[in-house]
Amino acid sequence: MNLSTKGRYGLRAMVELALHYGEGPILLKEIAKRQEISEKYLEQLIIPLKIASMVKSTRGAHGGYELTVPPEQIKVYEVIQVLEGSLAPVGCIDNPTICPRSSTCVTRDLWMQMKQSMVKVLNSITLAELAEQQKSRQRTGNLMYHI
Amino acid sequence: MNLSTKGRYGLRAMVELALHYGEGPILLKEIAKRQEISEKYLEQLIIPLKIASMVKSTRGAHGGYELTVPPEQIKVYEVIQVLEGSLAPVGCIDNPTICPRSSTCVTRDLWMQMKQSMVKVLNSITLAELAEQQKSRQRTGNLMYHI
DNA sequence: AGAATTCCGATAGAATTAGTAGGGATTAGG
DNA sequence: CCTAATCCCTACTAATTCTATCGGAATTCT
Repeated sequence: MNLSTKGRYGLRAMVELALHYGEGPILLKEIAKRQEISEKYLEQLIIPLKIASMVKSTRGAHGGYELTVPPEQIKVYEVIQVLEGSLAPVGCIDNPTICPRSSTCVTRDLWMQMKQSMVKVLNSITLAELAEQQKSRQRTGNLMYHI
Repeated sequence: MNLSTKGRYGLRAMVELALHYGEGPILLKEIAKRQEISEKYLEQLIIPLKIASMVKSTRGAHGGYELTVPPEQIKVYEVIQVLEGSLAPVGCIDNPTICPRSSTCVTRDLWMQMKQSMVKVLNSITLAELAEQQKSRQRTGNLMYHI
């Protein structure tokens, strides 16, 4: 039951983009550095986000990436779905025909509930809220440091 | 975010044991057959359940497996935990020291909420309830069949 | 032209998954 | 005591997924 680095790194990159929304394109290099992710790897992770039109890119010098819509309008669930695919813990949730037991399987009901509960959590928060939390923690961190 | 066959098959085997609780040892071969799981594979899956003292075995002829406590007392979460380990979607939930960002990472909070919501679902149901559901479905199935 | 970036395709080592195979140990029943 | 049935134990392995790395092509700004 592990989230892969795609989802984890990808979401962190999106938070970074949310933090700088409205400032024009942000360098992938910068995101990678601030979030301690391999730049080359991040290059790949961002592709599905582009395809899903959640971010747009500017090529060439002074290029970079930015969100296509305000972070208030992006639920974390959407990001995770793009990066990880469905949160269904078993295949028969999204595609019942792969298992002949689907219609009568009692454990399947449970996995469905699990999926729904995860979706609910990730749907309850937006990128903007995550970014806001991070800003607030950075302030606290700096404050603590100075004391 | 996939549950492995360990958790899926193992839980199904436990439901089967719950259905026959009090009838003495049940053959692994029977469980495997009814749940359509390779017997040899199931042999391995049941080991951790034995170690956790959720099932006990009787060796030799007329041997088999049975639950050590009534299915009413076994929450599905306990079974899954034994079979799959923690439901934490990322390692830093159970072991914050593996990532230096743990104390300030905003996404970590989210993964923790995800874990908690999954645990809540699986803690809300016992093996007895699952078994009861299955019995009821089998009845319905048979009924439908005769019409 | 030259530097900075994103974009693209290939490759690859490591880990995990999902089993299979073969035989050893133990027990019930005849 | 013999035999069949059953759980127990240890290896092995093929396939898949994960987690990247590498090299260079295409594009854009100055």
